[in-house]
This record gives sequence, structure tokens and C-alpha cells, in this order.
Amino acid sequence: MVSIKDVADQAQVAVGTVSNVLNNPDRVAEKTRERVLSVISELGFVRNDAARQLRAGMSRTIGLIVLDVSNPFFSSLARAAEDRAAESDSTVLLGDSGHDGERESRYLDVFEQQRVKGVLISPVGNVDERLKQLRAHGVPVVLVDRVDPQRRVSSVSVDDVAGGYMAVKHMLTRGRRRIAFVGASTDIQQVADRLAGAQQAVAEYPDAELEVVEAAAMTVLAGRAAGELLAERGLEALPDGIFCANDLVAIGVMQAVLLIRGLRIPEDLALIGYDDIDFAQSAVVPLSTVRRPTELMGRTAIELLLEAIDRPTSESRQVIFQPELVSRGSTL
Amino acid sequence: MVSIKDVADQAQVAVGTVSNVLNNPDRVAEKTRERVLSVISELGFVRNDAARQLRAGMSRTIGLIVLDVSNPFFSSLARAAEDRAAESDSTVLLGDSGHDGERESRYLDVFEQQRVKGVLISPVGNVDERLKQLRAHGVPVVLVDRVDPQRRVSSVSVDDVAGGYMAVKHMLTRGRRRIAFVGASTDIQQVADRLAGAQQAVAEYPDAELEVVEAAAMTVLAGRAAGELLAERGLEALPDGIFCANDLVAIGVMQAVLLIRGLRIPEDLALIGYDDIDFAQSAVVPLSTVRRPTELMGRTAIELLLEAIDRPTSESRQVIFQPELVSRGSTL
DNA sequence: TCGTGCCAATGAATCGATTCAAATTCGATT
DNA sequence: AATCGAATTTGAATCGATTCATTGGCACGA
Repeated sequence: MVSIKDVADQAQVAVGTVSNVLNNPDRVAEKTRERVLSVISELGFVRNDAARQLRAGMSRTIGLIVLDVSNPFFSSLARAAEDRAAESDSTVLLGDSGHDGERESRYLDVFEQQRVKGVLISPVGNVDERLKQLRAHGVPVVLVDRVDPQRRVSSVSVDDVAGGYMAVKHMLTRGRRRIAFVGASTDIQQVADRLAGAQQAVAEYPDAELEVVEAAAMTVLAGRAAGELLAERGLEALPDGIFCANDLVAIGVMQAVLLIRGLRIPEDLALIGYDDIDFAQSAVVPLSTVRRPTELMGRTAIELLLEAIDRPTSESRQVIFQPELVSRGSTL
Repeated sequence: MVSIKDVADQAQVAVGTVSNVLNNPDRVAEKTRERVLSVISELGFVRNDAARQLRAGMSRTIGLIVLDVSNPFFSSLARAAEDRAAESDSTVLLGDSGHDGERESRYLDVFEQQRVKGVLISPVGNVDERLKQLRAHGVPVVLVDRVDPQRRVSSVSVDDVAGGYMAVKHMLTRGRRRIAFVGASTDIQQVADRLAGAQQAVAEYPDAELEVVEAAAMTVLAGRAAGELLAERGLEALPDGIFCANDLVAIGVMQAVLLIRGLRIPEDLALIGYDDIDFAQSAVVPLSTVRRPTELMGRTAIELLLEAIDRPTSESRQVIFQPELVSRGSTL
């Protein structure tokens, strides 16, 4: 394996000069620099990152742990984070915990051993313990899609209450008054927030009413089951606008309503989801939905982390983004 | 930051002993080992991976570059690869090229600098050049979902011809005889292979015929457009079995056939897709499909790589997996 | 000619874990 | 008590890039 010493010998300069060519090119005379560079490509020299970071005491990598890479929200966020990190000459190590605390823990161990500059994490469960350990070891952390109740670390998240509000308000302004909310248990913070926003919007219209339908899970199948229950009612007992806690549930409801009861969307029933997954726009009736600014969240998370790295004493910041309404055929 | 030296001082032993506690515990007397371990946890010592790998000359990490992490095929494969690697005390660095050659290249650079043990890659385009460079630097490579025509490196892939064959054979054994294949351009190797398999199956039945319908892309919308074209025909001109080159296209066709023409699946028309994405089983009519053994592929890729690392002179191996038919409601 | 600055280049010291030959301790045996 | 062999422990050398105090060379002005 070619080392900086081999390059130095071959180019007849000292190792310090080669290092300067790589890190402080303007301190080296042009002729020397060119000679060194040509030797580097001739020998196919590649910097040894381990040696570099051993000396530097810190790596140029940032750890990112997401709950599920196959979820477009996270993969898009991760991609944006990587791009932003690359601009600051850092690399993102992507870890997928798959909602599994053990895998999460394994990644945190690896990240610590690699002496990452900092960690972005969308934590599985209760992370107080791990956060404490990371902080004790001086590893800056930024939470993603979750806030730290104690405000010890910075975070980026989305205002789901506002998201729920804008979804339902959207239907209300289109004249719908009998609104239903379909979602899983409100034990899940995100579901509870979206419902709270829906309630806020309905409260602004004295003649509007909100009905809550609980689905077994946040899946297409659970949504379809909930949709079938609704569709069994007579037309007069049916809501005229349904807000689902995510797009999967909404697609399930759509299947039930369209096919089993033969109702029309949006004529008989308006429908809106949450997340803007790929399928939303290619559903039978293109699905209106609420989109979270994933790219912006990814970039911002990196920026908060870089800030925490550069100024470890600075106060933590909780950045909360506003979601965006995407209006499609299902709520025309 | 706590180093092995601090631990040694505090535990009143030499640094070599601490190292042995970590790497060769049975060479250390029990009493000493316990004392050292308690100091380690007391001081919160964490191994510095950079120093370790500098000395070792090689890291314990494996680089994995996929075309798109949000594609369940790749995320599932990546997860399996990570688990298999963990069993061999290695860590996977996951990179998402997003079909972008530049990002791919950036990851390969980082991986080289980090002196990864090896690289698994599902390459974007022509990788001959990069493969050559990696091989020149002695970095073992295994291709994923792609074979090297020159058989220089090992690979794991799927027999798409067999997949196409079993999909169409499945419909033929259920009495369907007028088969249609819907897919994008056969410039894409996978599409061409699946079609070839379909033709093989049809050739076995003298009274069966195969029609090829080209879709604009491998998406739901393109599938729907193709489905609408088919559905416009009279019932007697319609195929009675459709094989789509992937599930997205199949779902598009299903939407067109069910809703626009009001046909019944599978009574009027059997339908089968490819990939077994999550949506396949929660489609309106659960979609039959062909599944690739992603977990097995991920594990095997790591094993091939470990083999190439351990025995650099060993011959390359092209492992081709057989896909599996998943029969659901759409082909009953 | 000598001194003063400045620009380039030098190379030893350093980071932290691992390795291994050498030293030390321990126990059993004579 | 002396000896031998095995079990432990020691600590200097090593990996490769970076840093920085120091040296070398050169030009210009006095």
C-alpha cells in the first residue's frame, strides 16, 4: 500500500511537503506541487483516513440513524443530509435501526468507536440513557422528527398540529362539514397532534362536526377495514370529508369506498392523507395530502449539528417546520 | 478523551495488558482482567477505531452502495447484509447513489480513504473503470443485482428469465392462453430477461399466444396508460392473463382494468407482477407476484466478499438465485 | 560584503491501539 | 531450597498523516 512516505521519496521531497500539497497547496512552490501531484497519481496514492483522524483527534464523519430507510421520508431526508454534509467536507454514515433498539445501540457503539463528529438520530424509544452517555463522551447530538422534552439537545421536527389543521381546513373551505378522522391510537404522538389540529380547524366552523374512527394500525389494510365500516352506513350518515393520519390509511379507505360501495371521490366524499408518499399521486384518484419538507429538514439537521460541534457551549435549538398542503383530485 | 494509557495507569498495568483484556481475554489472569474492565467502565473508555485500524492496516468496515435505499428490494438487502456482517464482526457503511454516478463516485472515494475491507455495489452505469481502479488498489468487490461480463469479480443476482417463466407458467396452468406482457423497453436487461422467460413458457403450450405491450416507464402511471389501451378493446380481443414487468406497472394496469372498464380480476383477467413490494398484498385485489430472495442475497453478497477478502486469489463466483412465485387473489 | 526578511522545505514528534520478544512471577517438583 | 516450565505481564516499536519549530536559499537594500 502506497503511503505518503513513498510519495515523498519518489518526488524527492520531505513528507511534510507532500502533506502540505494535500492540505495547504498555496504554501508549496508551484513546481514542487506539480511534481508531487504527478507522483501521487502515478503511484495511485490514496490518503489513509485512519492515520489522518488519529492525528486530528476527530473524524470527518457524521452518524445518522433513521427508523426505516425504506420510508421515503427518511431516505429523502438522509440524501439531503448527505449532500449538505458533503458541502462541509463531511461524510454521513447511514444506519438503519428498523425500529429495533438493539440495532440502534449497535450503531451508536460503532459511531463512538469511529469518533464521529456528531450524531443525528431519529430514536427508537426512550433515548435519555443513550443521550446522556453520548453527551458524557462529548458527542454532539441532534434529534430528528422528535424533540427533547428537556431541551438539552437541538432538534428538527414538524408541526403536525398545523398539518392536521391545514388538511381539515382545506376540506372545510370546500364546503365539507361532516368530517371524519381515521388514524391509529392517539398514543402515537404524531397521530395525536394531527387529530388536535383537525379539532382546531373544525372548532372554527360552528356547523361542522368531527368524528374519530380508530384504525388498527397505520396500514393500507387497516385503512380499508375502517373504510368498509364507514361505507356500510347509508349515504346520509356518511361523512363528506375524511382526513387520514397517513397516506397508507387513506389509500385503504379509498379502496373500500370506491370499490366496495361504489361511491365517488371527491363528489360523494373528499379524502386527504398525510406524508405524500409516491403512491399518493398515482392512486386511482390522485390523493391530496400533507407534505413535510424533508430536504430542508435534512439540511437543517446537519447545520444544527455543525453548529453544536463548532460551539459546544451554544444553546440548543428546536427547529419546527411547517408542513405543506398538496391538493390533488381527491379533494377537488 | 480517555485512552488505553489512562486505563493502564489507573489499573496499574501496562498498556499491552489492557489491549489483551480487549483482544485476548484468556491470556490475562482473571483478577487483572476484572480490575481492568472495571476501570474501563469507570472511566468510560471507548476504543479508538482509527488507531486500531491504522495499526491493523485494514478497517473492519464494508462499503455498500445501492441505487436507491427507498426501494424495498435494496433496503431489505442492505439490512440482511448488515446483520450478516455484524456476525463476522464487521460494519457496513451504507451509501445511496440514487442512480447518480457522481454520488457513487464520491462514496467510492470515501470508502477507499477509509480503507474498507471490501465493497458491495449495485452500480449505476458502466463501472469497468472504477472496478479496475478498486482492483488495482486491492479492494475486493462484489456486484449486487448485476453480473460482470468478464467474470473478474463475484456477483449475486437473480434469474429473471426463470422469474418470467414461472409467472407466465403459473397463469398457463390455470387455463389462461391469451397472455400479454406489459413492460418498459427491453433495453433494460431485467425487462428483457423477464420477457424471455415469458416466451419460453408460452412456447410450451401450442394453443397459447403472447402479446407484448410496451409501457412508457416502470411506474403506476405508465401501467395505467397501458392498461387503458388494453381495456378499450372488446372482451373477445382482450388477453385473459397479463404479466407485468414489475408490481408498480401491474397496479397501474389493475386500476385501469377494474375502474375504467369495470372488468373483474381474476374472473375476466388474471394479473401478475414482479418484486412483491408492500403494496402488492394490499392492492384492491391482492396481487400475485414474483419475489426475489433479498435477505439471502444480502447475506450471500457479504459471504462472497468475505471469501474474496480471505482468499484474494480465489476464483470469482457468480451466484444466481431463483425467484419465488407468490400466488394471491389476482390469479386465483 | 553583510544583514534582513521572506518563502520553501525539512523532519522529528505526535496521535492511540496492537504486537511480540523479553522479563517476571508463580507453582510444582525434585 | 533450588530448578524448570508455564503463565502473566511488560514496554518499546509500529502503522501513516499532520504539525511546527527549524533550516536553507534567495533577493534586496544598506
